[in-house]
Amino acid sequence: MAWSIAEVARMSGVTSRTLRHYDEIGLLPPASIGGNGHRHYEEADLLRLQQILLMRELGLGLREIRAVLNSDVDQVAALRGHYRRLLAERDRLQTLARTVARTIAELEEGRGNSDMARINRPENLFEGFEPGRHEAEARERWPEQWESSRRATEGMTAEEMERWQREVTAQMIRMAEFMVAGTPVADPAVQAEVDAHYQGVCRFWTPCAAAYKGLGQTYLDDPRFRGNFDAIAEGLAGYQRDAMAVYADTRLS
Amino acid sequence: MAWSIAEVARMSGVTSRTLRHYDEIGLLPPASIGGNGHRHYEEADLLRLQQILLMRELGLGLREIRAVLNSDVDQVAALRGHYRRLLAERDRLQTLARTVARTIAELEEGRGNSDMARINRPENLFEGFEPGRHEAEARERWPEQWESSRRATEGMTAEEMERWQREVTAQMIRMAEFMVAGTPVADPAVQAEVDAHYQGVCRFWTPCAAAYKGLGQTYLDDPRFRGNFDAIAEGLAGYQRDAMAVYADTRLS
DNA sequence: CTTGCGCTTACCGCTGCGTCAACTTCTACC
DNA sequence: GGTAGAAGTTGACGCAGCGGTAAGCGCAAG
Repeated sequence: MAWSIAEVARMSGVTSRTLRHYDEIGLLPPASIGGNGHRHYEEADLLRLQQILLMRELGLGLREIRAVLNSDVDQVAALRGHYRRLLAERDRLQTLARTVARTIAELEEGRGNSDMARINRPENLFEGFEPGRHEAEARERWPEQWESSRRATEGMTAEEMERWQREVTAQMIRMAEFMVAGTPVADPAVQAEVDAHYQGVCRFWTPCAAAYKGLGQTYLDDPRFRGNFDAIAEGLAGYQRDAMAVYADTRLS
Repeated sequence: MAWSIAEVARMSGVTSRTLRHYDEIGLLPPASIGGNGHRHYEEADLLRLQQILLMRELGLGLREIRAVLNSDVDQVAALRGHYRRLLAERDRLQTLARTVARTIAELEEGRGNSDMARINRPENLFEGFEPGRHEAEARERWPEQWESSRRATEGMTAEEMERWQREVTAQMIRMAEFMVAGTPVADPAVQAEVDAHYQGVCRFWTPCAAAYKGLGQTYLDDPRFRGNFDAIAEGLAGYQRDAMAVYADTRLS
């Protein structure tokens, strides 16, 4: 069974122009070309096209897609990867939707206390954006930590991940409250908060004193982390680092 | 409180280059520009940026976004629209994920009966793709029908929409079964199916006999509709049109 | 005084197609 | 056999949405 270019276009929903383009760049060459120059596609091509559309859906470039499809990686494993990423993307949209819902609620019932609003507004505003920044970059920069933390989060369901996310955010907000209240970082209450943070980190990795101080410094230096902290309240990254340094000196050495 | 371009970039996750671009095209002019030419953003700009990112997420072009933001439509209503579309998009990804899961299962446990596969395989292969083709084009081509049907679907939740979608697909598959069985379109069973279709259409719009026949013809002529039908089974669009014509002649006049 | 940082404008480049234009080929009907 | 129409072909140009780089300005620190 061979299909013409227009038939494939109708079935798949892409235009014939797109199919020609995919042929042109060697992404989806037709099974055969008739003596009149017409392209003929077979069932295997449809499968390949499905793969292409899938990966395109995930935001991959056509060159990447071609590379993946031409390399003989395990197709099923690749599909599993797609599957996970689709679910992750779905959850991201869920988060985004909630962000929007919150914004709607705020706009509707008139602004309440702008004090509380001031402290975590930016975080709320952009929650759910920035798809996989952390993911892609972190994987490149710290391959092994990434691996181990991936193994740890692997077993998590979407709800668990979400709960964990909220927990982290709540922790950061509590720290911000200490900071704006002027509490010194060595204060026992602050140190208790840092202890909770340390325990949280230990779910993925157990740093020594120096490593934990290094992590704190990373919060300040790495724009991604720092952005998260400063989005809650200005200067929070520095405050957190200082608190972590005290904790490391007094409790981890 | 004024933020520099880099601070806004960190908070929102877009690059400063993008922010400059948005200024350039008049999409997001900064609140003020210092004597040294530096851009300064205020909180209102952050809100606007959130809106922009939201609509960008939904696939709107920057010009459209600018038009919407500059027209003084009810912001809350617009946000509600975003919210609904986000949920719809989320559900689409869910469908896509299921498609992938099915493909994985098929690849794993060897192919089963290719008979059943033949009738709805293409549908399975591409289920969940083609995001808003119907939406964008239909809006342009039949503005008023679009409006009335929009009003009808407005009240639907995401679950209702999905149920409805499945219902329609199931109907098409039943028609396909009649067709491959060789049942004539005038057969009472087929006409009963068409009656169900007509009732369904009436939820949005009540066509007269001629209009209903016209709709059937559209199913054949319009590549978008036809693609959907032929994806279920080859020739289904024509079969459906003929059945609808008989129905219109016998029951609507 | 120069070094560096953060910012500016200006312009070229890239991806993934849409959109003609001009031409061929095949089929159908008179 | 002629001819219209549908469906295919190969260029070529265009467009959005930025990324990237170059070249330059202003200001604080060493």
